[in-house]
Amino acid sequence: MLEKKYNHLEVEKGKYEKWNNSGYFESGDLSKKPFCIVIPPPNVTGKLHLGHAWDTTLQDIIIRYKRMDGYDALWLPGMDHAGIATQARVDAKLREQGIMPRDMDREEWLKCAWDWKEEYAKNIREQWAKLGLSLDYTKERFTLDKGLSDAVNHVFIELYNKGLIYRGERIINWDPAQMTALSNEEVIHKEENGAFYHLKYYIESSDEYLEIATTRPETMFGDTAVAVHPTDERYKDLIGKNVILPVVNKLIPIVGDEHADPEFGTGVVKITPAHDPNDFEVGNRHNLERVIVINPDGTMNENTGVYNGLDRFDCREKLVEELKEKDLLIKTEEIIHSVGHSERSDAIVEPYLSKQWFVKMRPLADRVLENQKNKETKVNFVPPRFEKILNHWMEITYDWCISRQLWWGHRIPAWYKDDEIYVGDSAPIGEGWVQDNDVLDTWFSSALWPFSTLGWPENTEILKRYYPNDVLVTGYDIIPFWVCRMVFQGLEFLDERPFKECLIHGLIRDKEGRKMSKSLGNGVDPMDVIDNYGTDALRFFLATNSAPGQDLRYDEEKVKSTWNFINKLWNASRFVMMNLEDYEETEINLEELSSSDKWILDKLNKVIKVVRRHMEKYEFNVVGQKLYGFIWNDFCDWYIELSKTNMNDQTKSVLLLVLKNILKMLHPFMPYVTEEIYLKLPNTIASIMISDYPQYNKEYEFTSDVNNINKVIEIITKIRIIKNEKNIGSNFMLVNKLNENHKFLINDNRVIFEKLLKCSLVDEIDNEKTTEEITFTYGEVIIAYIGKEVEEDIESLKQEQEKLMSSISRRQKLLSNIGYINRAPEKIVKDEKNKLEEEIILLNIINEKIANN
RNA sequence: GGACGAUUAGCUCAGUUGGUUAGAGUGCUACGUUGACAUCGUAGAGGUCACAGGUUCGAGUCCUGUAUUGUCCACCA
Repeated sequence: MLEKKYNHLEVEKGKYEKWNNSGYFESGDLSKKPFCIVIPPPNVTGKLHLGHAWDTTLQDIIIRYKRMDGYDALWLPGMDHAGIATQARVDAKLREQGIMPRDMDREEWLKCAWDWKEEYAKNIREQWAKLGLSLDYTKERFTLDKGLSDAVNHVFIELYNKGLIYRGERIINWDPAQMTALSNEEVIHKEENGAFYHLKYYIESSDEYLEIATTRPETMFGDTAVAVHPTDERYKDLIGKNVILPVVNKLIPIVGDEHADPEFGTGVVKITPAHDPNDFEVGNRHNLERVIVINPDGTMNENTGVYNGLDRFDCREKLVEELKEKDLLIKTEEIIHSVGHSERSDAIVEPYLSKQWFVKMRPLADRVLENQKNKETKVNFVPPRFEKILNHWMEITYDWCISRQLWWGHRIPAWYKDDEIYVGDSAPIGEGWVQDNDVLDTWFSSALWPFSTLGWPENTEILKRYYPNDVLVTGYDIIPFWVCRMVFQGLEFLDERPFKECLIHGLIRDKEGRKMSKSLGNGVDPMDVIDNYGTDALRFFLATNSAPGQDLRYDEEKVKSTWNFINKLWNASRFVMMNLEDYEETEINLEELSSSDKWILDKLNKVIKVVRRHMEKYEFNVVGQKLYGFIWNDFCDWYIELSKTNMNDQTKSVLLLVLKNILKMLHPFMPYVTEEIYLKLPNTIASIMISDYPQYNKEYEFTSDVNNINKVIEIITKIRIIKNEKNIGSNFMLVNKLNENHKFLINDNRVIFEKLLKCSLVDEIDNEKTTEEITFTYGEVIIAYIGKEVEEDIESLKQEQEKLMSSISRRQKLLSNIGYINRAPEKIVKDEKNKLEEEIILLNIINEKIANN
């Protein structure tokens, strides 16, 4: 027997270990159809947050559903080394211990990083366990493990040989705090206050000057030209002349270039090829020198004269002072502009000329765009609109900077000797070859995740079996970083999409709708929620409180109400179990079932059908709503109450059957409590998680019984309304005045009426008691109050009459509309006609009553 | 500047391929300790579905525009 109250702490104890030790999480049953999801590998930098809890809950729901439904379901776990993020955390920890990380030997540092990884990996596994995730740990992978590193090398070498990876000097985004290159996706633009400094660039041997505005005056030391638009009437005669670079007093040419927009500012722009991507292009077109003026750590270098060694922002301040003094500053204009920050260190990113490795994206992206045109082979997004994001990124794509000046990651498989470059698994034969010091962008390895985890580049059995994956689940914020890249690498190396479907969810927000972030301090730790309300409540909340692709507000009140729902389920189960003491399960015999037994079986059957349909479409919010309604309203409020009036072995069997089916359908959402209850029921197998998912059963269609019980419910409800309105408690009697062919509704269900309404059924009433009639299309029921005078309520009759009349006229109007009759579906019209007829009957009865009064 | 969302009950959100009387949770009101559950039960109040047009026999749902709001991208010398 169950405790009186649901206790999530007790219920969740020990179950995960049992499942895992029993091998229920393991895949590989070749007799079944394969189904595969790979987990988006969390970073080994810290704790899982609510977003992870949401993401993984969705996956666990899918995988548990598929497993129960007869698939060989593989959910492959793993983690990401998270290059910059982890290195920053490890460095910070070392600094706290007074160790300067960059003074360490690389190998020594890596040892510390691996220790860190082990510690955090352990934490993450514990959190996965608390979340109840049915991951196949026998196949767990890490992005830096041997197999995945081989895959990374293989891809790098092959893309290099195809000419799709190259090394070159380009303007990249430089993070001066972490001192590494970044890809464009790792730069976050923020609106900030800044200034436009309008400077005088005097024209050579002239008193005239060009007015040039800049937000970054300190880059002036790297100016090697100024540009005007070639057709700009104001300036075109100046092209070919020189200007004097302020402060430096160096001559630089005026060039004509389309990059200069005559409409913007003064139409003259300074050109700093080493510190601006557009200027870099201009420099290429005009063969300009590239002068670097900033050091990797963000200080000014030897090309900046007295400013050498000064931080770039201090330099800006002091330089502006100097310009002012020399009357070279025309004005300072306050503006708000967007400034790039490093996603990880939040340092202001410096566009920087540097030699890096790049992936040539155009051919790879074109292949994605081409493939998305083919319905049979494309990645199908759920909801479909997210495909546009993939397409958009593949259209605007630029070459991907993949080298990072870090230690934590896959070291680039390139070797240098003088001017020679060799790319391969190991150093070429001969003396003097030095391996590239840099590592690859973290996303370079995660891009291979759907197949590298399955053993690729070896053609393993599991690769053949589980690739492409069936569905990938992730948030929309990570489509550009990850989804795009998995798709093009999958197509490039396996000639096939990495996954058939891509289920996209939104972001978790706090109660006020703000993003959860460390800086706001509004993050909620899922482990705290679990301690307070249980994993099952958290999971059900996460899975059912938003539509696919929409954001989700975390609301503790809703988790609490989910807890209440579980408690309701718990108590309903308790009721069922109480009645199953000394009971031997008997087979359900359709002949012996009561109408209410048939009613609930029919309802259950319909719920199974609709739940399956929405599970297939990942519409878990709908599934949740349907199950909630069925359990609370149909099962608890009605069927359990009805069953109390007729508790025979058949009814007990039905209670048990319905409960088991409910538990099974809830299990993917609430693994723990469903297991707890299930195992206490008679005739069960070792675990609900390996039981069969409910199926629609044609035998359980009982249309006429459903109609009859629906009418019983209608009568009872209407009487309850009167009871409440008149506040008559249970002090009344009931007389069955239904039409002859409907009298059985009450006569056959005497006990139901007496118990649910707490009244007594009588054949006739004596005159002294006040009576009230309640009218249905199929007759009426008389309530007889005991010892209480109730005035005949003509008013409410009139109200009812009015309502009916307006409804009838609306329907009549509708049904006289030829267009409606001709074009609306037959069933809709028929239903409308039936309702009209019923209302007319009812109206006639009421009219008569009013007339008689 | 471009793209994509959102706008439905006091609050948080659902609403399947258009079907005519729009749902849930929570909050609020009244009544109720009945042997599963007061973390409950029975009932109630509460919405011209942001606005304006259009398509249609019929629009919360489809189209166009507007407003408010959010996210992403681009620009930002």
